[in-house]
Amino acid sequence: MSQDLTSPAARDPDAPAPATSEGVATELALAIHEHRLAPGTKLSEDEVGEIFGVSRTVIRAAFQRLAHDHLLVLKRNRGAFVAQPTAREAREVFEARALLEPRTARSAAERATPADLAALERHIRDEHAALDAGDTGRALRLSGLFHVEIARIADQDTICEFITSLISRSSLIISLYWQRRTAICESHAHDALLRALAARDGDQAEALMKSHLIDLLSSLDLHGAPEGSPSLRAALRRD
Amino acid sequence: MSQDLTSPAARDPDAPAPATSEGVATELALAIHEHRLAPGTKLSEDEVGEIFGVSRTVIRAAFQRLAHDHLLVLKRNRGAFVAQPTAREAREVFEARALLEPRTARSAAERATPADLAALERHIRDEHAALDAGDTGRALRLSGLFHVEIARIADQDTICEFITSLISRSSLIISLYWQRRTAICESHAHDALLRALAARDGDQAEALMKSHLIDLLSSLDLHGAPEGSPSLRAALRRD
DNA sequence: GCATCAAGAATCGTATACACTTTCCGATAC
DNA sequence: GTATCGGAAAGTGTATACGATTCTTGATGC
Repeated sequence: MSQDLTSPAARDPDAPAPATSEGVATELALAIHEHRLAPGTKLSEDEVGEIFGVSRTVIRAAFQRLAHDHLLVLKRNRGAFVAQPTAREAREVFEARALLEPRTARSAAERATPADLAALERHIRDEHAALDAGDTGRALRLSGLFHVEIARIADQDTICEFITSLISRSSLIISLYWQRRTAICESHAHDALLRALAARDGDQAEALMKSHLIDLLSSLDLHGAPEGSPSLRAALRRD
Repeated sequence: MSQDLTSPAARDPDAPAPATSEGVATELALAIHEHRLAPGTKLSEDEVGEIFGVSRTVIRAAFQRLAHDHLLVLKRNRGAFVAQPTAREAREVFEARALLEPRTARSAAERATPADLAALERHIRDEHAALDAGDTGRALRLSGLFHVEIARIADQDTICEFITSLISRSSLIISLYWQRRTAICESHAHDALLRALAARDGDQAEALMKSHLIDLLSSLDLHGAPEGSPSLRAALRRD
C-alpha cells in the first residue's frame, strides 16, 4: 500500500526469504527505521504476507512483536499502522534515555576493549559515508546503532534491551520532529564519546552522553504539528 | 501440567472467560507472579488452550507477549516454559531499577495528588493484610504494585512501562533467590516512601527509593543455586 | 545389563477456512 | 443537494487441519 517494500532496495535479493516471524519483523523494523515506511501507513496482513511469501499467521506474530516495541500500533478489527509518536511520547522517550544512557556510557568506558573501540570507529565511518552519500535514512539508523553498541559494550543485557527499544522509537521520533535547519549532524558528539571511551574516562563519557542527549532533544521541534505527509492525511482520516 | 490452573483459586469463577489473548496473558502473568506456576514449568499450548476455552492461536499470542516480558521462555519446537532468571539477570534487573526508580520516585513526590496518596496507602494496607493472612504470594505482588503505582503517579508512561516490566521480573527473581531468614518484610520502607511523597519531599523520596532497592537486592542470595523445587528438577532434566 | 536405534505418540509451526467487524458506496427519502 | 440507511466488499479474529520436529518407549544388538 503506497510504500515500495518490493523494490530491490527494500529487500535484499540474495536473501531468499525470511520465512520466519522474526525475519519479517526485522525487515519491517528496518524499513520503518530508514523511513521507507512513513508513520501512519497501514500495513495489510494479506499484502505483507504476499510480499514475504508467508501466511498471515507469521505476519501477525511479526506485527505483535513490533507493536510491543511501539513501532506499530494495532487497532482491533482495523489493522496495523506505523506508529506516530506524539510530542509527549517523544519527550518521554528522551527522558528515559537520559536516565539510562549516561550511566551506561560510563560503564562502557570502564569495560571497552580495543575490538569494541574499533567497532565504534567503524560505525562512525559508515555513518559519515552514508551522510556524504546523501542517504540520511541509513545515516540516522547507523547513528542509533552507535548508541546501541555502547550499551552492548557496557555488558548489561537488560538495560541494553531497553536502550535498543528507546533508540528504535527515537528513529521514528526524529523522522517526525527533526528540524531541517540544524544540518550539522551530531557526528562530532559521537567522535568525542569515542575518545572518552578510548581514554577510559568514565566521568567524561557520562557527561558527554548526557549533553549529547540534551542536544538531540533540543534539535527537535516538539511544538508544531508533526512533520511529513501524515499530519494532513491523519487529520482528514482521523486515525 | 502439575500446577493447578483449574482450581477455583486460580481462575475467578465470576469472570466467564478472558477469551482474548490479553486476558489469557494477564491471567498467566498473575499465576506466575503469585508463584502458582513455578519457574521451569512447561506450559502446553493445547492444555492451556483447553483450560481457557480458546484455540491455540490465542494462546500462542499470549505466550509471545509474556516471552517479550521475560516471564516465559519460548524454545522453538519445544514449547513455552516459565522463566528461570539467572543470578546475573537478577543483578541486571535491579541495576536497571536503580537507574529508573529513584528519579521516578522524585517526580512522583512532586506530582502526587491526595487521591494518589490514598491509593498508595490502600496498597500498603492490602499488603499488610495479605502478609498477616500468610498469603506471601499475594503480598509480594502487592508490594510490586506499590512501585508500579509510584511510577504511574510520576506520569511518565514510557518509564512506567519499563518499571512495570522490571518489577514483573523481580517477582520471579524474588521467588527464586529470596532468603527466608530476613522475615521482616520491607513494609517499613514503603511506609517511609509514602511519608516522603505526602510531604512532597523529592530529595528524600529519591534517597529512600535508592536505599530500598539496595536493601532488596542485598536480601537476595545470588551466590548459591536458585531456591525452590526447580533447582533439582532443572538439573536432572537439563532444560 | 546397558547402550543404541527405530517406530509411535505428542507437540509445535504454518497454512487455510470461516465468522465477524469495519468500511465503502450507492440508493432512497427529505 | 444533502443526509441517512442498507448491502456488498474488504480485512481482521479465531478455529481447525496438516506437515514437521521432538520426545517417548520398546525392541534389538553387543
